Amino acid sequence: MTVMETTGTGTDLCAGPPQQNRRPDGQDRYTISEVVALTGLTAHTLRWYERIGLMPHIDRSHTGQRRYTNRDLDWLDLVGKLRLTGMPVADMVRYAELVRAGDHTYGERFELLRTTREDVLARIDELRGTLAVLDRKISFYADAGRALASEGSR
Amino acid sequence: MTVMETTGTGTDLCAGPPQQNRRPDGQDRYTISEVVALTGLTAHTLRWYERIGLMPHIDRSHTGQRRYTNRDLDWLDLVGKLRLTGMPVADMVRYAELVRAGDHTYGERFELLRTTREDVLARIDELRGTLAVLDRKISFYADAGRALASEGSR
DNA sequence: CGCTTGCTTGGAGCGCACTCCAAGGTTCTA
DNA sequence: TAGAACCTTGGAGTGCGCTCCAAGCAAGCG
Repeated sequence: MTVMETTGTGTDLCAGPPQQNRRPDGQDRYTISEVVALTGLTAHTLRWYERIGLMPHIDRSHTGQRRYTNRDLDWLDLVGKLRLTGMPVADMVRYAELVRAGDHTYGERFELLRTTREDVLARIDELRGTLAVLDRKISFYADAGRALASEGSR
Repeated sequence: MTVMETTGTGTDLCAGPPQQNRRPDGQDRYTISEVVALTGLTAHTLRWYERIGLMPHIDRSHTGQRRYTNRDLDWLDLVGKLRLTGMPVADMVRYAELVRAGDHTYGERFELLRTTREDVLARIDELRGTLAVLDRKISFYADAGRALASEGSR
């Protein structure tokens, strides 16, 4: 038995919310500029992601141009989320390698995600701390502003 | 009238929680390595902060060595917090310039902090979004792990 | 056909935030 | 008073994550 995900061959997608602006599977051969429009990444970045192994090798047209699939877009969505967590690109490449390596890396992927989750929680806490400091200073300046204003109106 | 903060001359500190490991005001002349120990920054970074205008000009011993004050440490604490928010160094320098420029920049400082606060809130929300994705994937892998384990024990 | 627009590649360049270096002066401890 | 440990400076170097360039092929259109 192999644990099933979406359609089987070595991705790692456990179906998030369905994405907008996509073509149905079967007609999903997007040019790089379409992917730029859908993801907000630049074409440079998309090619770079492929070069460094963060993307699987993308399918090509008969003339060698990239044709991205819905599956590729799903992967890019995940990469986008991981990037938002602040995960270094090198770690995402590591994760991509694990996905390519097959089912026996599930444990390692799990660990990597769990660690990332912990990091995110810690970061949120850190930000809450800074928020407290900001609020203290902001209310100081608000008071100072009022004091100066009332002085101005005297 | 001048709106009072701690002791008057052009800082911007509205007294957070009192800091540990400090000497009382009056004997507060810390060497750079003491500040390294207190802040976790490197000496390189402290000198660099000064060069780029993120610190006021630090007081010197009669031979030209830096002697930091409690006030300087307070400022470094704030800088540390702002850095945690992800604020670019250039923006912090701008804030430092406003502080040096005097009381008439209160409004601008207020705005800068308010914007930063909004950014932090947005970032926290963003992180919560990634947390949802991570949790979904993590539970997927947990299930997959259990499935493989039960298969292995059969 | 000519023109525009889009795509390809390897490799160089950039902005940020440090990080380190060399060469020399200072301060502390035994 | 010797030696270790620490401090000074301007400038160069580093690692990350892109970002851009040049030169050339390809596709669509009047």
